[in-house]
Amino acid sequence: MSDDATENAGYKATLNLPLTEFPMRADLVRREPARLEKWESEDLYRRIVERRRAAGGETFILHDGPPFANGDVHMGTALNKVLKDLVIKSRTMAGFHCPYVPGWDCHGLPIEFKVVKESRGLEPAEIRRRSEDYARKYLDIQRQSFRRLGVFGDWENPYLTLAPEYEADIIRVFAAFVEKGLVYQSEKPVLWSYGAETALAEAEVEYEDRSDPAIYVKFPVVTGDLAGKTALVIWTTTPWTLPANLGIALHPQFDYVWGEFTRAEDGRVENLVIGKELLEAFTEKTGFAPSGSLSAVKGADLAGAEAGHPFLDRTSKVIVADFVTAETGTGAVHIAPGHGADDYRAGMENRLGLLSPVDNAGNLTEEAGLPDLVGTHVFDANGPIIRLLAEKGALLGRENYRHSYPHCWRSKTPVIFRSVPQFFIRIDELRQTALAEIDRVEWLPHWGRNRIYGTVESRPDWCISRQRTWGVPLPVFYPAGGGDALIDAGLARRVADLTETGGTNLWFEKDDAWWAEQLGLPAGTTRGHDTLDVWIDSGSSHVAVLDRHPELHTPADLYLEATDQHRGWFQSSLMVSVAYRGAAPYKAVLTHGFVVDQDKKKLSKSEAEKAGKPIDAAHFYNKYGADILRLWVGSVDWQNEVPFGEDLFKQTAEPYRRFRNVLRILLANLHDFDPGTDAVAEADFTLLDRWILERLARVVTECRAAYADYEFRKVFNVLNQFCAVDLSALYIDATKDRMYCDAAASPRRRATQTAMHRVFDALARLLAPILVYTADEAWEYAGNEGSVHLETFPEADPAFAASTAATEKVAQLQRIRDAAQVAIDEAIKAGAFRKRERAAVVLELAADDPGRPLLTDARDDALEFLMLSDFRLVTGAQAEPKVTAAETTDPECPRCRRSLALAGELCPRCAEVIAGLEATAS
RNA sequence: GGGUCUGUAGCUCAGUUGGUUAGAGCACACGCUUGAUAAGCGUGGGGUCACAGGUUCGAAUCCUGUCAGACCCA
Repeated sequence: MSDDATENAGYKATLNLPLTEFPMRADLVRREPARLEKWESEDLYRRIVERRRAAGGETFILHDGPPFANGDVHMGTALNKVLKDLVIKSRTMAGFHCPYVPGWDCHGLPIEFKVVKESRGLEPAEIRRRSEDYARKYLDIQRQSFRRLGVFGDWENPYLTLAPEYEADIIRVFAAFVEKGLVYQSEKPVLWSYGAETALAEAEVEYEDRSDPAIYVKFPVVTGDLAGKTALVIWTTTPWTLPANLGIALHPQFDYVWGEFTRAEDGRVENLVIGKELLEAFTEKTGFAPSGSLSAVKGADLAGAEAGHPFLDRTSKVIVADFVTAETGTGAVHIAPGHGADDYRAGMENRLGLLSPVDNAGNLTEEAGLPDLVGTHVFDANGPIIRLLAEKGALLGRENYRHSYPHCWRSKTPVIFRSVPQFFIRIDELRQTALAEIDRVEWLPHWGRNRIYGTVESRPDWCISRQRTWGVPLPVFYPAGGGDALIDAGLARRVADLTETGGTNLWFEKDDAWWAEQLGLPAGTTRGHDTLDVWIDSGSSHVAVLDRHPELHTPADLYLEATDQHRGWFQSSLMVSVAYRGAAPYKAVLTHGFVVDQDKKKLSKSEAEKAGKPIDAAHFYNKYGADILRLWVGSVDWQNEVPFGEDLFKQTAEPYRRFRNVLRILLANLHDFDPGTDAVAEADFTLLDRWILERLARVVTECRAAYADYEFRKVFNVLNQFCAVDLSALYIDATKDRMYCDAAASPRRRATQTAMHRVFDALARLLAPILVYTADEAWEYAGNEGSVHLETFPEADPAFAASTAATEKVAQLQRIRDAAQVAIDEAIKAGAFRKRERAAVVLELAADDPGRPLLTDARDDALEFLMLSDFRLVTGAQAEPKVTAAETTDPECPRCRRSLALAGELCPRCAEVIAGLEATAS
């Protein structure tokens, strides 16, 4: 080592260099679990809640929508749960008392489906036992993931829809429906999954493309003015529903034409009725072109006639209906009241009767009137039925038709409309109140209001019965010897009371005689075999959870789920609540988009796995850490679809490092600072300190407002900008000299430490809801007692919040600094010297340049900020500063490395510092 | 087909009630820094603000239409 180096190393020991144990490398994957364990052993969640309650904080209830206890936590679930946690934590730090009881939706087809697939032919009680085991296993797995993600809540006492008291409340909700006359039994078409052998709710259906035969079928008119003269033509994509055909619908206002048609290719001649607007399309598809003069007729004029069924010995009534369109087909619509909602309504209005010759498995029954096809699956029956039509001369044309078609979300099989006796809730009785309540709720984003309003406005009666085992029994009974179901609120309540202690397994394990005896029903009474739609389960949570739990209340302050819940939980909860208490169960509803692929394509689990793209939350928190995942959630625009991919995810690691490093350098610069004894008075702050405190006040105000509006992304942007631009690039950089080289207790250094201490404190608190682990870690290293999560958000310091004086001055200095930078860079590029601290510049400023006074009145401060050796001010004519740079002739102070006139070996400041040190040492 | 939403740099996003030359970060290139160092700082290239009209002295911003994508409904 040279003498110089030794000497410099000697001076280095006299500097106040940053010092901290807070590690630069986060090592989150290893450190987070340890901190989590500490929180849990301290029962941190309970302590936070207790503290807020003791402080009299206003209660804010975010009611957890129960995820399905099935499968691992994937990024979509994680997004939802972390968003909820961001709300809870930020509300808590804003002073609210926010108890959070998480829950799970445990019943339902997806679980039963998996259990039944594993082993066939199980007794109902056994299916239920295995389903419960399955649900409990997965809710445990999910619970571990949610905790690992840093989500705080009452994880020891979550609500489960399979808990006996929850089940009892579901049945009581049903009893309330009955009491209000809302429940009825009826046979009408429902969405039926033959794969899962159950009725389905709208929300349990997904649309897939499918190809079906579309056929044109002739129905000869047999009564009325046109009897024997012509035939109606219908178009259908479901030939298998023809055995259930009982009518043909025309639009009353449409014009129809009838007359002779000839097909050129085989010379076949038919006399047909076709909707006028659809004539061309009909000719194109079937080859039949008008070959004589056509007569016109209105749809309404044909009503009341009858047409012969093409292959069964009965007639089909011609009716009119407004839902007939001129878009596809022939303007004449085949009506099978048992196989469609419109068909059913039209059938009821016109007394057509109802046929539904299909069994649970989707096979045709004897009722179809086709002995050869009994037991044939409906989609396999299409071919034979088309052949039959051809044989009978009723088939006029056929094509393959691609369309999007509903499929069962579990078995993935196509859904059919089929009529079976089911139980329903009369929505018309609830609709007006529900719609009025929708407008009393705050919807975020606001367009959510229209989504749910439209759904509620148009939804048909709610089919609440399912032919399944894993669910809450629909508590109705049938008298001995058959007859109508006994739907009775009192009976249902007694079932609920028995369930409260024994669970609904009783329903499946005890026999009819036991139940009849328990309920005082006549011997021979049997119980129903349906279960309730699971949407009743989760839709009752405001009763079973919010009403029951003393810490919670109805209506909840917020429900927060993905946008698909407009037709799911938001709606089922609303309808149940309107029926039960005449009001909405929530004051506000926030919806977020789905997690989608990087190129905004739907992200399905199976496809992602195929492409080798992990979407399990565990993959990410085990590889990058929960705080990175949370920061990603915080940086995302939840209002729309949320694009996700590992690359996008990695991008958030960079801002994370910045936050961590800023916290670290602040800690390191504060290592010898005790706010109790070292903090300076307001008057001692330098311009730069005032500036950063003005900036901080704005940041605090903006972040508090953004948190209150759930705009986490804005919090992220504001804090990231603050750390990158204001702190890292400017404040921390420009104050290095005073921090490292001034005497430790100099007023200037202490002033900056005072400011840095405030910045650190505010930053850690503002980051805490997002970076739960990192903020708490930094908080601990700062020597604070207790977790940062027990604290509240900082308040904007009124002394700086209203002021912009320092901000305006620093903006002037920045403008000059930027101009100097460019000139210095050019000089360095030209080889004049190597580092900017060696630069001596000439600043040519206009006479009235607002930056001038700052340079002249506080020359040393300006030098410090500009990080130059020297500047000379000259007056120029142009508005923009003009700068020329050259190397200074001054020597470099061996201690502080500034270039300036030395007083002996050191610069005057350093000389004084050293003298001071020697004085205290001796 | 109807409804809602989205479209700013290669990527992720800011852009306040319309108002100078549209801003950050990442990535890239080139420098500085060994006293924030598996860090930090600077400079630079890169945008017809999806497209086309319109309102206005002035439009990324307001209006209309087109295109593309997403979701819901049919």
